[in-house]
Amino acid sequence: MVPDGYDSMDFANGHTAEFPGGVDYSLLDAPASRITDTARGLLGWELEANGVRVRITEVEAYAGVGEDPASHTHNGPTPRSSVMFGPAGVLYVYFVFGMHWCMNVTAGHEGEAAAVLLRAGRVIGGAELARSRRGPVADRELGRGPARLSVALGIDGTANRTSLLDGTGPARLFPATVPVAPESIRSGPRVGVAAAHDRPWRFWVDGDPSVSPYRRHTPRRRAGTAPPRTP
DNA sequence: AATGCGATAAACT
DNA sequence: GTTTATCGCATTC
Repeated sequence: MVPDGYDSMDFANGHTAEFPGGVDYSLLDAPASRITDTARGLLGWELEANGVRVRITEVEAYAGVGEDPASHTHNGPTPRSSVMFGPAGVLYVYFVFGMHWCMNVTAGHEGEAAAVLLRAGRVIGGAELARSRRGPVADRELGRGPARLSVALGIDGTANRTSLLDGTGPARLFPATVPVAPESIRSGPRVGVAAAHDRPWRFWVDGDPSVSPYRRHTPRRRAGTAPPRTP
């Protein structure tokens, strides 16, 4: 593990000074306009939280105001999404569908809206702990999907807005120890997203069993609408 | 293997 | 009032 007690870093301003253990986190600090490079580059990075360590195998990019309709920041900052406008390397954890938590890594310079959704990871440490949280599932299923990944890592809303870099929060992010071969990276439309379906902002490691299956966005009938007709 | 559906709560308009 | 960056189970091919 990495020791605690690092000084603050001028990270959000683009200065890569005094990173924990001399680690280079400049990938996260790239401009928001290069969010897809940051997302792609995060494949293979390792994330450790609450006794479980994973290798990131699937991510999605979200960024911008008025340019990415699928981003929580599309209409400007809100109480929930303002963290995406802050410094890079912070957890953005949000609650969806009344039951699931999803984890994002903030990116870009302070004042820019950018984050990378962590969609899947292969458990490389603490598998028994992950299993105790996920129930009796195959190992490849432990972190297969964003909500499952959060459960495996023991992350929920209490981890929102904590640092992933300096050890002050429950989760820490580390560059890849085994780099992902660039030719094994694939991209495609984001999962479950209605807007910008033509934008290939999902990236994954081809062939890794922990990558989640693609699911198209499914429109849902509005409450109060007439029930389906019976032929 | 692929598709469909409902659970269930909060953010946002 | 509407939407939702999901999952697990059921149904159908």
